[in-house]
Amino acid sequence: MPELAEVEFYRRRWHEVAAGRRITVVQTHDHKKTYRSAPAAPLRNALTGARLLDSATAAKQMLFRFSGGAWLGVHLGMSGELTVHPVNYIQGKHDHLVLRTSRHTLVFSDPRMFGKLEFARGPDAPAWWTRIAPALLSTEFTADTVAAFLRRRAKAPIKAVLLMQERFPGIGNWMADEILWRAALHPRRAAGSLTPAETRVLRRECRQVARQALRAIAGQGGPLPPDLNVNIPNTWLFNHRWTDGGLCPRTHVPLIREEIGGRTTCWSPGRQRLKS
DNA sequence: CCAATTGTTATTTA
DNA sequence: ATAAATAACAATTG
Repeated sequence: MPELAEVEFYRRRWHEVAAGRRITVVQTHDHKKTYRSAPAAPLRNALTGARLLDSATAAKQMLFRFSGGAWLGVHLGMSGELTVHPVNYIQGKHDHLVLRTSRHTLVFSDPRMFGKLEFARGPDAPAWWTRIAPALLSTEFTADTVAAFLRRRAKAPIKAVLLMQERFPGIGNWMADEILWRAALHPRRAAGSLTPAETRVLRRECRQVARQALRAIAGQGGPLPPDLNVNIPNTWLFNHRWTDGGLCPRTHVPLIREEIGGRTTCWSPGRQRLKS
């Protein structure tokens, strides 16, 4: 489920109730898959009694900083979620990490276990965090770097290229489709076939979708929305892409769904043509 | 039983 | 050697 804006929504959900608070109890389900890069025991020891000081998101990753130089990384994978419950919450089957404060229970759940937890100690943020590619909304996400990347991936369909985190951090399946739809680019277009003008439009829509999604989904600049997706306008492709018989909100032509680059892809034949 | 799922990575193919 | 395609991971739902 989670892409850049959903990840920010979940981070805020934990942060708003727990920032500045002490973790009194830590519970884990020590599943190898979830804890594949960080054993659960040291994580439990370090977080018990620690205070949540700060948190941040980058791409699809979250980093929570605790007192005592403890860093907790979360990647939600396909089905991960961060939730907040009352103090009497009982750990469920798919709850891999449960953090209790005097007022709330924070839960990381992930039935499919494509997600993972990271843990590090030290004065500085861990290396995996600082290695994440520059954000879509940063000044380093330039037209030139995008154009150079498309040249290197010239033969791959543009849809597959947008999913590459090394250049498009935080973009997932729905964001990629939304961006291509707005840019009026067919998802099967070879990345190397885009004209300079099309490349500039693509970059602009990457930033626009990131900005608008953060505002609509994570409530950036305002209160946290009660749920994901409640504020997404029907003018976006998003609200039509999974409904059978869905229509393009701009051309009112039936949308198409096909597998491209290994993922189900939705586009509007009214707007997005293969040959331009 | 079959197919589907908003992600990533290892392996195979070209 | 590099890039692109494919399989695999696990659980649940329709």
